[in-house]
Amino acid sequence: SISKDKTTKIAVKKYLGLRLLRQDPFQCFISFIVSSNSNIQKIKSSLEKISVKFGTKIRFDDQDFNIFPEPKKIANASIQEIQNCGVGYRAKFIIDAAKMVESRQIDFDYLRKSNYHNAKEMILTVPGVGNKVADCILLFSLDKIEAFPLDTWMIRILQKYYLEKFEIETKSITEKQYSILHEKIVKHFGSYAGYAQQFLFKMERENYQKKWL
DNA sequence: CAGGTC
DNA sequence: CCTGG
Repeated sequence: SISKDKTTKIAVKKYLGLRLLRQDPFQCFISFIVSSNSNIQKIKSSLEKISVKFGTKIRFDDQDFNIFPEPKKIANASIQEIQNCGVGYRAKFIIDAAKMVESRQIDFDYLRKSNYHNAKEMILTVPGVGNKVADCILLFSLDKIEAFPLDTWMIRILQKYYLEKFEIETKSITEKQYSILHEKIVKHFGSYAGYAQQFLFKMERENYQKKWL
């Protein structure tokens, strides 16, 4: 149902079978706070360090892994300990976010049952979580398929293929522009807009042939 | 500068 | 504004 135009038709046909993950909400929540204004390599390294330092070690298939820590582990950590994981100024955001989960101020079971707008409004109250990070959490762990994360890549893609439809003039967008743009996007792609985001993103990243994960 | 946010 | 590639 997202194949509303030539671009998405091509992308869907090319990557038929592409899926959205349903990640663990807490891990997703912290991971995307870590991701803000950063890059894949650094995000990976930070999350690995957090898991090694605070997570439970397990052995599977003759290999060692570190489970992503429970909220309590991060909530009780010191800023310095989290900062040592390479997250910089995000350390305080990460700890406070974990505390909000601990205190049920952020309740993922409730958010999963809630609609997109209510869930987003609630999750935006967390310091360190803005529009883009919120939409990632909603789309990748809380089944909010109409979420359409707008990062710099998506803005570029929309400017490239949908210039006349969405009329984006700037490289970065303000909070107001974000919500206005999201309305237009849902109007165009429908309530499964998040899938359109995945297909378009996948296609463009592959075109650029950049190292990815 | 990098898959933003305050 | 932290930090690493």
